[in-house]
Amino acid sequence: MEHRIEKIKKQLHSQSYKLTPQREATVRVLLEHEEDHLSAEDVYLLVKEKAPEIGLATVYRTLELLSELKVVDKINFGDGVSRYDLRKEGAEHFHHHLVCVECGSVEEIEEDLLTDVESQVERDWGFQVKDHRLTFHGICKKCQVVTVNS
Amino acid sequence: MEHRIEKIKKQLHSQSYKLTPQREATVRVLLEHEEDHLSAEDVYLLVKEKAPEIGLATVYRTLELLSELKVVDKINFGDGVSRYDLRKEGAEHFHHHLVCVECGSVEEIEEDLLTDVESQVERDWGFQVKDHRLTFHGICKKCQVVTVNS
DNA sequence: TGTCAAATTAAAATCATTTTAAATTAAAAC
DNA sequence: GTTTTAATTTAAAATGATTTTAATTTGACA
Repeated sequence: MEHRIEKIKKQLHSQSYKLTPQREATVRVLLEHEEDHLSAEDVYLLVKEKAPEIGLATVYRTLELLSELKVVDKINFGDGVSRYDLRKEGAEHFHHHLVCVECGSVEEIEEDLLTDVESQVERDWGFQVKDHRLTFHGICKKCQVVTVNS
Repeated sequence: MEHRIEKIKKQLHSQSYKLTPQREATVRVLLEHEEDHLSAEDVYLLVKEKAPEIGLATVYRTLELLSELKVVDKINFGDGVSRYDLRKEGAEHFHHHLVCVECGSVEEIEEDLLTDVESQVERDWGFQVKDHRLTFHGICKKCQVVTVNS
């Protein structure tokens, strides 16, 4: 954990940004909830527990900044709020998501999966791929069971 | 064009919705701008040209309805507005997008590309895929040339 | 220590979208 | 064909997420 914070601190410094206490508290919340897909409001409420004086606007600005630095990825599952997802250590590409239309759960896929598709796009469309967003909508394992039983 | 409107009319009727003049005007705008990725506001302004009395809320409701009927797909490129994209005739799956980070252009990919990946997800994650959203971010053909020349 | 730029706060503003209540429409029932 | 009824639309207000503003604070550095 500490070493990841150090790393982010260096990334900030390299662009002459500082790791202020508010930013650090925000990053810590993100690290502690790496599996979740928190909205800015979610992050704000959690940060408030350790740093009650923080303002919502600061959280927004911090998340925006981390997003520019590619520390987090801003994603949108179509429910009207942006969610902020910490990029995994050493991850080259953004990970994928499985969104269950029954229960709303969100599962992550670390595996790349798109290597072949990306080559194909570069080859056939002449488009130089830098990043991707892939989300599957469907029924998760748990809900499939429920549906069978009910 | 007329035949596609007829088809949508039938789809509406099958769920006991009507194709009101406002809805028809909205659908016509979507058909006439099939290549674009219009926001609700964009659609509203265009519909207003042929039906000046229409209200923005009606456009929103119509787009929402068409979205439920899978006539259009609601997409989000992360710029804070939803965009509405007419599903191609006979298209089984949602098409993909290539968003250029240089010029902001959006290209569409009709080809499925994800057949293999979807089988893999169903097999390895036990997730029953219903739909997908795939967007590549990168540099389009045109901007690659510009970059080389400048 | 004083200065300056960056960062934060709290409040207000903005922007997309949704909801409300009243008015309109149009199909179905009589 | 008029009445009833439910669906739809309108315009305005409300909501909710996000951004901006202006004033204040912080902290590095001259």
